[in-house]
Amino acid sequence: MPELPEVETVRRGLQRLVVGLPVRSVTALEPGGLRGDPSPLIGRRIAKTWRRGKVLGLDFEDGWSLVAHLKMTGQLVYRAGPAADAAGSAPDAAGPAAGDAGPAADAADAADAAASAAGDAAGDAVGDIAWGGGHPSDSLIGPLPDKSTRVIIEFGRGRRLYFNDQRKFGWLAAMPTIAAGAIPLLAKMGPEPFGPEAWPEFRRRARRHRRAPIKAVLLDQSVIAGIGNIYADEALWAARVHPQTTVAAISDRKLKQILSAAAAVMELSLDLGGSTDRNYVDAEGRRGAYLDFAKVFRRQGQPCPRCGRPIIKTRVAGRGTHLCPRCQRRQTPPAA
DNA sequence: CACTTGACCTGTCCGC
DNA sequence: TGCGGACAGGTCAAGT
Repeated sequence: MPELPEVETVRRGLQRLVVGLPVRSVTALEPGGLRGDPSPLIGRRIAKTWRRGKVLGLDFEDGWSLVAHLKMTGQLVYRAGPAADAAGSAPDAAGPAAGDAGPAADAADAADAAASAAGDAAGDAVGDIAWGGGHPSDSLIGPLPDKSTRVIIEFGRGRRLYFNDQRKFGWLAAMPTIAAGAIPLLAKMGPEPFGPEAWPEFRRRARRHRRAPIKAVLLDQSVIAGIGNIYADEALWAARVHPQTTVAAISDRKLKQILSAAAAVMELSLDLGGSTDRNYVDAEGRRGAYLDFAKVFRRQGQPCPRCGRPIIKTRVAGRGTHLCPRCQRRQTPPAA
């Protein structure tokens, strides 16, 4: 479930790996995964990457862009290996031929992935690179394309970027760069949660929803950018606020605390690599540091790290919600 | 307009 | 062991 830290981690990886590369082809394996006409991207180089909330963008030369939303199960995986399209390539290991998209011999196994994730993306020599970010699943490390693969972007000499999305909620969209800002989600997007300048705008936007539960407001991208279910629960636990509390019942002081907590937990997650990437590959080849930072998310039944009372799972704003029933009361306790 | 609910989709897990 | 169903959750559309 890529949220802001995961998407930022993906962006940083792409910044390192694909900026400067000219696109040779863009192939949608099934309709729906790719919006817009990708043909203007062909032959153009990726000039820069950006992120706004959970939305990711690749800006190409001459004012073209590829915008991406990974939603819950999307991932972007970059592979550079013995090029199937490089004439007379060395004898390859003929891995399991998964898929129909030609001779895909760039399947790296988990060990290779971990070893080369450190990255040796040097100049002309295309070494083996296997990097992936987004939803943690075996598709990050297994042979590609696989059944979750929806779009393949080729850069030539065996370098490919795969857009995988098990549940098909995510999307890529090719468009003029100036059109990206007009995407409704981006046009309405609230402030990024980091830095002191986020607070006044967050307050203004949050206060418009007087009767809504604070959790629903945190999840609203037009109020504050980048927060999803995980970080909403974590921030409210850190600030000791019950997710069901209406905005009107929350003081400015507390509201500011919630924003700070959200920013802090997302920064922590970012430091841990966005809870995906090579962390996923590391520990026993699965689930590495994923969610290790979480104090309440998916920890129902476990003791609250602050008071020891078991974390409970309930439903707020139509979402699975985790909280400590002692630390997070519906009403502010009568002064401490 | 504020607020809530269902739909989208597929893999996984639970109970029978 | 198989099977139905609930659940996962970001965003949008449609509901009250």
